[in-house]
Amino acid sequence: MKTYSISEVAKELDLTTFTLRYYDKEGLIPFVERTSSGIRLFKQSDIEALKIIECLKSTGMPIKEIKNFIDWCSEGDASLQQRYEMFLERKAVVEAQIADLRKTMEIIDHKCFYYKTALEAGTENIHKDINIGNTLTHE
Amino acid sequence: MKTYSISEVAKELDLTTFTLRYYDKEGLIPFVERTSSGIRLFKQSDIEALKIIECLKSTGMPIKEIKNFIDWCSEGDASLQQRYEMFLERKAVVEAQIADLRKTMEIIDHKCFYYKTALEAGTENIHKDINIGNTLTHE
DNA sequence: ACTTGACTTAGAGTTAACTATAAGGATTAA
DNA sequence: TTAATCCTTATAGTTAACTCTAAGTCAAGT
Repeated sequence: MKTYSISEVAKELDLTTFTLRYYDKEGLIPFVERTSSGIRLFKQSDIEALKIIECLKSTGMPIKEIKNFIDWCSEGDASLQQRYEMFLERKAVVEAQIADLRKTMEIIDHKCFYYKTALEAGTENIHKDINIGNTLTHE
Repeated sequence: MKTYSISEVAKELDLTTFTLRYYDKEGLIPFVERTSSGIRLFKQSDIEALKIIECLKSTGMPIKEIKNFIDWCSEGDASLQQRYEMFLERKAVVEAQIADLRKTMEIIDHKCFYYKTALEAGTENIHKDINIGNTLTHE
C-alpha cells in the first residue's frame, strides 16, 4: 500500500509539517503508523481523515472537540449515536453560518449600491438629499 | 437628539464597554461625541455605524482595515472610489465564504447519511461491506 | 452625602491554533 | 558519503481581538 511522508501530506493539504506534528501531539491522528525507526507513514485513508478534520475545523470546531470525535471513532460502533449527533449539530452550525453570511451579504449589497450611485453622482450627498427632501416620511 | 451611554450601546449590540472603549482607542469610532466632562454620547447614527463595523468584522476583516475604511469616511467624497472597491472586495470574500461553507455542508451531509444508515444497521461495517463486496470496481 | 456609572492610563492576562527554534540523533536516497 | 529528510523533547514566540484589573478622578441623580 502506498504511503506518504509528512512533508508530502503537508504539501497536499496545504499545511506545514509543524501543524501535522501538532495535530499528532493533540491526538487528532493516532491512526498514522510508523516505520520501525519512528517515521510516520501516511496512508491514503489517513489523508482522507485529515480532510474530514479540516472540514470540521472550517466549521469553527475547536481541536479539542475534534479530538473527542477521533476518540469516538476508535471506540467503534458503541459511539455511532454520538458521532451522528455531532454531525447533525455541525450541520445546524453551518446552516446558521450561511444564514448569517446571507444577512451580511445583504448589508454589503446595500453598501455597494450606495457607493455605486454616489460615485455616479460624484458625491455622497445624493443619499442625504433623498432624506432631506423626503417630506412624507420625515426620515 | 437622543443619545445613549456606553453601557446602553454595549447592551444593545451585545458587546462590552471594554470592547467599545477598545474600538475607540483603535480609531473605529472617532465620530462619537463627548460631554464637556468627557463622557461618550452615542447617537443613533453611531450605533448604525457600529453595526456596519460588526458586519465587516463578521466577514473576517481585521480591525486595522476597518479603521482604514473609517478614515476614508472622514475624508468625504474623495474616497468614494476606495470605499466602493472595498465593499466590492468584501462582497467577493463573502461569496467565497458561502461557497466554502456549501462544500463543507456537502461533506457533512454525507457524514450524516453515513452515520444514519450505520445506526439503522447497528454497525459501521455496512459501509465497509459495500466496498468488500464490490468485485466490479475493486475499491 | 452617597451610590452609580462614567472617565483615564497603563499594563497584564486570555485564548486558540499554530509557528518556530534549538539541540541532538537517526535514516534514507543519490 | 553526503545531503536531505525524518525524528524527538522542550520551550518560546506570534497573532488578533479582546478582557480585565488597578488606581484614581469626576459628575450626575436621589
